Amino acid sequence: MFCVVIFALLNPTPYCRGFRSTGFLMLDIQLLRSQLDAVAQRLAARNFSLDVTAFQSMEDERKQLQTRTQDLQSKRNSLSKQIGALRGKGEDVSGVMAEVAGIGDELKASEERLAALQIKLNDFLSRIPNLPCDGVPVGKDETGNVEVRRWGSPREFGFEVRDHVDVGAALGLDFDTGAKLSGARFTFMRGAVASMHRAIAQLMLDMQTREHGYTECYTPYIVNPEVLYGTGQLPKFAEDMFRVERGGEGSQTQYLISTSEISLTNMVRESILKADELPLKLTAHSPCFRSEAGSYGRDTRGMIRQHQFDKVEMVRITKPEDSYDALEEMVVNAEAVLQRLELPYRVVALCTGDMGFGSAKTYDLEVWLPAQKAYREISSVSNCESFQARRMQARYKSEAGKNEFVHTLNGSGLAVGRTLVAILENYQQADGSVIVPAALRPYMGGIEVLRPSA
RNA sequence: GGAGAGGUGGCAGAGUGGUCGAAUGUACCUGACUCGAAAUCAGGCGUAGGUGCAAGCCUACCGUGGGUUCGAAUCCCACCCUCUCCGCCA
Repeated sequence: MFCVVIFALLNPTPYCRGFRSTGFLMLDIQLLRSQLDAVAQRLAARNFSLDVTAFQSMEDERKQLQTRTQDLQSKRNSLSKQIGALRGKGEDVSGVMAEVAGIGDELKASEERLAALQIKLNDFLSRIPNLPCDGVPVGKDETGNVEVRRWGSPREFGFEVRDHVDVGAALGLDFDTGAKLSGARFTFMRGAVASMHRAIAQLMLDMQTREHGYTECYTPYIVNPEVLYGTGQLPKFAEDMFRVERGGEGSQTQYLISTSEISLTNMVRESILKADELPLKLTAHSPCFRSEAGSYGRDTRGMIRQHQFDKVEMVRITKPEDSYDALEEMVVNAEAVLQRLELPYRVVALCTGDMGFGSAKTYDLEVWLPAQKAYREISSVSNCESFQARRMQARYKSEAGKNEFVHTLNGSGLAVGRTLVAILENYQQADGSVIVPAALRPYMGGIEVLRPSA
């Protein structure tokens, strides 16, 4: 509804500019060629059925076409050189000219067929999700997720618990104005709630930078399509994005970021890093824009699921051998925020069927929402291994002097809007006021309680 | 928005149709000399793909995309980006 995908259809691989070969895929093409059935089997665990026959036939054709094309190119090159040499000596070239002319048509046709096939092959490959890491629980959907640990225990309320919509209404949380300006799933905040929203983001950013060693970043919120290709939003998930165009005509379509994972991770696209530059630990507070296509009717009440929300994001770029340690650390980095805010939560290992497109292993953090009597996602931390790095062409020069793909990880640390929701619900009092968590008070001029204004 | 300059290997910088994947300098690596280092000398040093057991051979890449040509870093067109000046603007 928001972002109908005509883009990918009209223009199969615009984000592939600069990459001519099949070498820039999501999965290692060599792996696919050599262990096709095994790969298909692992992908099946995440509900993706790989069309093995289609791939095989495209590969066979590619191989044959490429060999033939390069053969003809080689022939043309050597004949052309002969022409130059003969001309230099003032000799007759008409014989060679005739010979090379004979190659022309076939070469051109062959090149065109190969180019078309490469586009088709790339498009096919770019829609294949990452392979799940060994040890990820196998499961069809979220019911297959596995709880890893819990922290804190839900508070006992001596009164009827209200949800954040009701609690927030008197504190400046205004869905009507949001809807008036922009439609459903937009929120307008004023006063105490707006202030707390900012305080939450500040606290998170300060913790990630000062306590956990991340470098603070400020990034563009509008990015080019190839950037989204790099992190895996395109080509498959265009309908989840907001597209923007500049005033005036003829401008390239760009996209609003749906998470600053996109802009942070792509910082290293198309580059070869030095080994001693790694790991990179980046963080940013940014708005996120999501069309939420396909989620009609889900979480319609309140600000759980919004078209625009803020998030403090963590990204790490690591050497391959370090990425799984980094993943565990990032989960701890995210947990630290919930602990500081004294919000009960649990850590869940996502099963194969519930993981995101680019992830090899994901942990979700779920915060307790008393009004829903449920744990709800507030952070998601993923190791994408080399999946995004391949798409971005992000490499580093290893100690052995070889260029290898880096590993990329991302995680929310945390989602600001949902944290606000959790605070309003968990810290509410019978009189409609909300206690300000101690950790936020320095960011709110020392205020201890938010009281309904009218 | 207007006018101009420019985008070539890690960096600097040649190259305006024919052995140019690209001179030269510099950085880096290896070796020689040295007790060691510096200096000097010799050699090496881009990325990706195809093919082959391998040595190797082949193909593509000089901002991006297209065109002209037997042949393009070099000529033509479009676009992107950078810099300088003017205008506008938070």
